[in-house]
Amino acid sequence: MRDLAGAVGMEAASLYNHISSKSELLETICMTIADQYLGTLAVAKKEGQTPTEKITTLIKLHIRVITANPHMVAVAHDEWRHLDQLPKQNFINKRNQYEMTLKGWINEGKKVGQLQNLDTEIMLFTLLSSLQWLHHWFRSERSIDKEKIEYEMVELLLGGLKK
Amino acid sequence: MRDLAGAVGMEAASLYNHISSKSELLETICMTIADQYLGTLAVAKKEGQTPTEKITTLIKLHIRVITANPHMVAVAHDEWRHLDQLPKQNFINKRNQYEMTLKGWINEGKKVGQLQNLDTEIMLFTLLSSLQWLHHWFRSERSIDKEKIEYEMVELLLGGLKK
DNA sequence: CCTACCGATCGGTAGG
DNA sequence: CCTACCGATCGGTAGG
Repeated sequence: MRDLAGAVGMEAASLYNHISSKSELLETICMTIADQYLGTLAVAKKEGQTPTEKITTLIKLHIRVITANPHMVAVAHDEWRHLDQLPKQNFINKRNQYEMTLKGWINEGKKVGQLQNLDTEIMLFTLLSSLQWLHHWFRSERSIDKEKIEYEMVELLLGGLKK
Repeated sequence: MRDLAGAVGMEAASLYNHISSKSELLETICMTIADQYLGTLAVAKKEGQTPTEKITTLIKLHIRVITANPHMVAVAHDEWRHLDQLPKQNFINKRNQYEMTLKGWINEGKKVGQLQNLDTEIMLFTLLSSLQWLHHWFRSERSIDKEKIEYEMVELLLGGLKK
């Protein structure tokens, strides 16, 4: 809290005129990000027709959440474990909802023969994990073409490293 | 340190008859893991002929490091930022060496037409990032076929989600 | 928004 | 390996 206060040019004690606790700050950040991710789920479901289309849209929107708020995403990703019991359970529930929905799409894709017939959980976690370097990358203000990243990540995740 | 002491059934003060400091503990863990990863680089270089073969071997060995020491890998991954200045620089240097070598193999693979012609850094970080869910997964003692995971991850990373 | 301050906790030491 | 304890730091409050 002393660091945060210093960064905005006041004493730690003065912060408490603006927020009620340190945990409230963390909660706000984590829930904001969780809700943004859940929002992308609804859009991808609405816009995509086939499983592959839905997953493609979701990847692009997921990347957009990260590039739009790399610092908040980094905090949510690294610190959600320190949430108080109730908000932590809340966060985990939202994450589960996200994962379960995506898992359903992957299973659909396998069934209709669009996706490889591999273990669904391996596919799910590999996909989600592979996006996690982006928030580190974007925190350090790079001049990167965001559309290029979206395009190439989809290419890579759907098509693989191999030509 | 009180928690660690409790876990091994002694008082915090007594720990200091076995180790010299908390930071020393972290340093040992991070350096052990960093060196294991560097070791896989040497093996993959020796055994693989083409870029694709080297990368395939590296992925399998990388997974083996994680499944063999999921707890240490998790600590190294989550806490290396809290290393003291010198060991931290040391750790970063080893990581850079790993990344630079792998980057070279990816560029080779693109040149000989084995790999997709996408941005090398995107390929590098996506590949490495995609392996990072495994240490969370393996910390909770699952009965998973490790060879199946190695096989399917290679399939997925080289070939993509799409059939 | 600041000064002054509190109780809890942390890594670690002294001395046995 | 334990008891007793220290100085630093942390989240936060009282009172203005």
